[in-house]
Amino acid sequence: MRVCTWNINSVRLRLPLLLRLIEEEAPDVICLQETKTVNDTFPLAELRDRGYVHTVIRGMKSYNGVAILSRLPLDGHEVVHWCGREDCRHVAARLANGIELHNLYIPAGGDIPDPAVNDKFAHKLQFLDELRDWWPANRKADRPMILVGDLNIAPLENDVWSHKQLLDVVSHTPIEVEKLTAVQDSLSWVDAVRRFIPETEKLYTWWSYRAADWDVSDRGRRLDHVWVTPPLAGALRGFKVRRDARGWEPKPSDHVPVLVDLEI
DNA sequence: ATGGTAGCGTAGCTA
Repeated sequence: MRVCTWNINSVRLRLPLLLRLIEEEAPDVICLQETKTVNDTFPLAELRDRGYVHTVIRGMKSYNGVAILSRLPLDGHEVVHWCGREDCRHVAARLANGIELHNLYIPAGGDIPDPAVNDKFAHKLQFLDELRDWWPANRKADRPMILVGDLNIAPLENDVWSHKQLLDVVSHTPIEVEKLTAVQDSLSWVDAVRRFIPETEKLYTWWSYRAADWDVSDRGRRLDHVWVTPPLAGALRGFKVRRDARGWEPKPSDHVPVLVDLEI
């Protein structure tokens, strides 16, 4: 089973790139974030034509939005309203093969890493605390589950281009890393991609639009993640970070697709 | 220390 996660930053604008990804990688399941459209204008027909007939989409106007597009049958879905909001940052689906899949878009958190003066950062920290508490209260680690998405945190030193220079930058501050690690530990989630690439090696999934040349400066961050519960750790067979997609014409997303293969 | 780009939707917010 091949699972893909991608912050597509507008599914309508980048539908051609999504179809290219499908051509080149043929994922069984695609999880998108920042679809940025209400469900009525989600380009479902083009995806159905390519075999993604099992879908769960949660969109809103302009912001956020998540979707699960699957060639494998689904057996129900679930929505959790984090922080008392209905802002389309999470959707879960149970696959007919017994695996539960969670697609998450954690708040970016604004620019100032201080919850006292920045409501967006406070929201991000609360979201993380709620995730940490939700897993052990609602699930057991022996259930086969996959958690993917734009978690908007690069937890490891080599998940960013400069650990020292990003310690004060939202996405890599110690408080965020600590809280994301607590989420991970709350259900013994395994960082699937770091099973393949050692923590000593740089790995990014996002490069800012604001760089003059993202490829040359290479100031990236690993914000997009794939986690699995322990029963699936032994099923991991491979991964891909499609760095080249950051340069896809005419209009690339600032995030690239991350793919993981499991032998089910 | 600052500003740099992008998407939505058509001003200003979010990233």
